[in-house]
Amino acid sequence: MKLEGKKILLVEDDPNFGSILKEYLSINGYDVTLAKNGIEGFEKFKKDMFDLCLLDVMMPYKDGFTLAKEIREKNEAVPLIFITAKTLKEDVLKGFKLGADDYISKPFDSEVLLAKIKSILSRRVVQPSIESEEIDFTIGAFEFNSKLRMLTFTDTAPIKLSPKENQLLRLLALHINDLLSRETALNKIWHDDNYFTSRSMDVYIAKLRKYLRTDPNVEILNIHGEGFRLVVNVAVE
Amino acid sequence: MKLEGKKILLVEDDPNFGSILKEYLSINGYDVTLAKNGIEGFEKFKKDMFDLCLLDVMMPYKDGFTLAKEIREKNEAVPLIFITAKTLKEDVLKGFKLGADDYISKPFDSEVLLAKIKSILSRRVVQPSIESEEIDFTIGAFEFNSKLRMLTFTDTAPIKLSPKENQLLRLLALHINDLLSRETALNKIWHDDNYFTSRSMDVYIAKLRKYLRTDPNVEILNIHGEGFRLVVNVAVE
DNA sequence: ACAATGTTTTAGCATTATTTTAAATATTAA
DNA sequence: TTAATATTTAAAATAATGCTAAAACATTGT
Repeated sequence: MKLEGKKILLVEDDPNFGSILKEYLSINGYDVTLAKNGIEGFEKFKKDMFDLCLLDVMMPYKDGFTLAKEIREKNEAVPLIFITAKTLKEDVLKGFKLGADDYISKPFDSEVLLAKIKSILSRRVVQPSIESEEIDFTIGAFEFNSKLRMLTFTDTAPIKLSPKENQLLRLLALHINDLLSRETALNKIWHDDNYFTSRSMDVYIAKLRKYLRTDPNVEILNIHGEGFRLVVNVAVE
Repeated sequence: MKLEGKKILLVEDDPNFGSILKEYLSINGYDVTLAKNGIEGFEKFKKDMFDLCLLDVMMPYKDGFTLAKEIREKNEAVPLIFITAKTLKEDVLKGFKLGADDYISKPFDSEVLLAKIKSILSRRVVQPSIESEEIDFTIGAFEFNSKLRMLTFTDTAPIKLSPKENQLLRLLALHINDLLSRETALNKIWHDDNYFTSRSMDVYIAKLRKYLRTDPNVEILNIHGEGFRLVVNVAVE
């Protein structure tokens, strides 16, 4: 499991502390969303999927425990770490009762927090996200395994695909016969949509076309100004 | 999941503290085995299966970290909690690097410890011991016994594998023909994922490849940017 | 404690894979 | 026709891996 790019929801009312912690976690490769109180925290939690939540206990309007309870109602698996100002035994126990994975007391050492997060995330049983379900595709006479990044044509040595080739073919395959808009592809694969990434994508389309030429019934069509379409022609007699 | 009846290995050199803690945990439904030093702790660990280990860090003869390392060699999954007299940041980080799940500082509140144990045990519900069961593997013309750390090629003197070589080959074998992601391997074996551990892993891959060269049908393939794949080619005539 | 031995990490260079950029050419829409 | 968009190939820039050897560290037996 990749720890980098894991999404963390950080709910912390102290703006200074919150933003510095967010910055620190970001530098260490996490994708951090900061909410400045429990209400905002829950809103953000509902809108997105997070791999871990870091909740300050003492917050106005809605404290960390109340928020945790709401989060647990929506998701009973997401790891929770509480940040407590003082280590009050009752608070700690209350936290664990709400399904906390850990707690950390202010002031705390940032490296220790990082180690805890890592420990918790690396031990978690991987829950495959919706999109990563689809691994195997049949494209005309090809078998495409996006996990192993292999494209196999009957009786031929499989073609090894590069990460980008793989992602692009996978997106095309997910939209088979349908339009895959340039914009979608660029945002999903390149995380940016500009002239250069667009040119780069064209290069990959060319590469994929080359691979797919082996089966004349498979082709990647362009829809001018819109995007591409992976089509499989069915033989008609 | 029922937490009661779970087996805990408690390694603590202070006899008074050890027995009172054992008593306390027993009252709370755990099946506790007490060892009074690291050496005895490891003996008991080898003889039995435990659901969790509570290790005092400061012990004569063999300290908690050394013991943890030995335990990790035998079992990469069992949860470890360190008991430290003083919370020294270096100690805490060292513990996490050895794959600790948590640490608790003396003096600590017994209820809090109980809550931590509960949290850890319940969070790894679906961590069945499938992985820790598999000992013998057939890899092409090789027989690999991961318990004895021996790799045997028919009629040849067995190769003795070092602990790391063994762990890596074992992980590869568990994912045979499938991807073993770098990430997974680094987290399971090195408990850390950075440039250096990654290079170290490459060195081990090279070593394993050397051993496995004897059978040309066995190879370790790289999937650039993802990880490795142990494949056994089936003869096709 | 010491030497002998075994293990793991680090360093460094060679090689290979991947991605981006550039440039020349072709196609399409209006 | 013309401006925008697409197609391709090749080269340049980046990055990951392969491997060896040496250094650092750990273990074992005496």
